[in-house]
Amino acid sequence: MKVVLKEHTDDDPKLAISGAPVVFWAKKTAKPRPPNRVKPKMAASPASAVKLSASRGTSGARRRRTRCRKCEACLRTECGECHFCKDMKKFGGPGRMKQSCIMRQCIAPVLPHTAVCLVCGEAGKEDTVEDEEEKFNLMLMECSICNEIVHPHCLKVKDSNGLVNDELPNCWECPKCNHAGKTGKQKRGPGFKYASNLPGSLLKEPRLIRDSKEEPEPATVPTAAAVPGLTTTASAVKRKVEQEVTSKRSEEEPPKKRPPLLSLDAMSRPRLEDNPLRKKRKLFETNDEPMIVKKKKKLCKPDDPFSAKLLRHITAENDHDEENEEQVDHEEDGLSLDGMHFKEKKKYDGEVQDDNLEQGEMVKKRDGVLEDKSKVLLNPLLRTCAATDGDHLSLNSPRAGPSGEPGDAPEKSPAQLKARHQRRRLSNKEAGKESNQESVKMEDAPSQKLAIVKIEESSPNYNRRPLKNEDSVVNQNCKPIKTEDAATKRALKLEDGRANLNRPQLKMEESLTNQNHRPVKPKTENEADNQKPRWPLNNGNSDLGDWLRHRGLEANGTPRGFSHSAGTGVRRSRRYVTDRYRAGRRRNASKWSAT
DNA sequence: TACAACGTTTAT
DNA sequence: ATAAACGTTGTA
Ligand SMILES: [Zn+2]
Ligand SMILES: [Zn+2]
Ligand SMILES: [Zn+2]
Ligand SMILES: [Zn+2]
Repeated sequence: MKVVLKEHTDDDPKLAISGAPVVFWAKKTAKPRPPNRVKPKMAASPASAVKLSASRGTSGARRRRTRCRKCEACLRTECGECHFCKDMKKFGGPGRMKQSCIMRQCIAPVLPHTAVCLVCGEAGKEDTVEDEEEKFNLMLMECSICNEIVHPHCLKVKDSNGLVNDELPNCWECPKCNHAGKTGKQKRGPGFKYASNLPGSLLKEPRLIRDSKEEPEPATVPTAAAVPGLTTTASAVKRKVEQEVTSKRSEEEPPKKRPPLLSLDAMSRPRLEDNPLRKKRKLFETNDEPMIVKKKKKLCKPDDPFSAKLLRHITAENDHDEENEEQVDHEEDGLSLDGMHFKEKKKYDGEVQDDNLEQGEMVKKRDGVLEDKSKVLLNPLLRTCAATDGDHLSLNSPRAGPSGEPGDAPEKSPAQLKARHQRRRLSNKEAGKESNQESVKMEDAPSQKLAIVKIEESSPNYNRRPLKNEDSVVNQNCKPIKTEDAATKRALKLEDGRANLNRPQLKMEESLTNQNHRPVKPKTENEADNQKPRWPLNNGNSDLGDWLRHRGLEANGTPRGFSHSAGTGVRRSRRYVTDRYRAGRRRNASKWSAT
């Protein structure tokens, strides 16, 4: 009703059949209210400059990710009820927030079609080959730390190991950064802020469905965070958490990772997408009658089990977390970083670019700390997952650039761009189809992921133009540099970076970091155990299905909630499954700075 | 060009 | 810390 009224606020009463308006808007006629935020107009120059530098600062151009269009969330329609939907003009809102529906937060955001390799300037070419390994080497991988997007095989040092992040398609810690020990930046990783399945989600806890009367789960959760039902709890809960955290903190220290958590894998992935997530405040209105109905039917079954399971896991985890923490480092497989797989690159010889890549070695020498890891890394091909803890592995990643960085580059000719597009990624429609197929197939056989591979498109690979570095990163502050320089620069950056760590950056970076970052996730461990390959290699877009699958619960879209918490992430993460996702960038940040 | 929406920036 | 706002990017 509200919407209707709003829509007709400006109707001319004279046009009414009766000749007279029946309803009146409370005295104020609709007025477009002034922007809440006043804009400093003058700022243009300084502000902008700052922004630019900040955002892109170090690494290359950051690219924001976009929705995969294949996951459950992407396939859903807007709920019209969440906070963001309500903001949309189509639902009668002002349209100021410009965020996607909470129920539609993509769980596997992909690199934009326009993304290209920093080294060769070409897009991902995984579609041109069959072999997994090859696919991996030809697909674009975005480093969660330095944000660079490259073809693994375009890296100079071929032998180095990158750490593949299972949580996000085409995301890894490049060899350079991996070896370096992530010193530097740790920014927010890629991924969407509100995607419940991702670590840094800003979503608050999920509202459990308590509709049915029983509501099995809520009660049980001891951990404060989880308990949702009431909004009020928050403070209390929070406190609790913190305490724990602190206590924990003392113990831990170096990084280590956490023990294997639960295995989500098995979870039959309940797909309940319906899970309404809700934020504390109100992503959704308080009432959800409608949803409830739905849920009941479908969810009933799954739900209970699911929830219960989840809870159990959580609990369990808590328990061991504490104890296990220390051990973690070496895990059976060797790595234990959550969500990450080490991938070894084979050696190639090309020596294309510059330098970026070789640092790994140097780094090793340098960081003593890393040793453990490095050893592990050395093992060739371990794809196991690693459990990362927040510390290191957490993903941070590249940020996409939101608003700010313009400076980039000159663009490519439109034609080129276009070409690129065509060749790469499927259109939505196609994607949709694909997804369906995949989903069907995949359902059961996890192992096959590869086989399934999706449709291949003909990929004419063309080369895209060697772009310049759009990145610009380079450009901006610096002066005009050429690619080469850029490369060099980058390399330097890295090195220095490590030393310094943060670059001179601006505050922004850090701040940013906090917000979104996500630590890698947890679950993987079990999975790792169970399976093996996961999707290390081909994560490309196409394999979303697998990817999702392997992610377990979250994948389906069920958004999980997180309490967000903040700060302390890491520790917290150990405790709750959900939490772990969000490890803290913050922590890292502080760490970094300290260093 | 229009529209969706990401990720940072501001305001509270 | 959390939520609102917004510039800019990505897609069609
Ligand atoms: Zn919605
Ligand atoms: Zn998606
Ligand atoms: Zn390349
Ligand atoms: Zn990197």
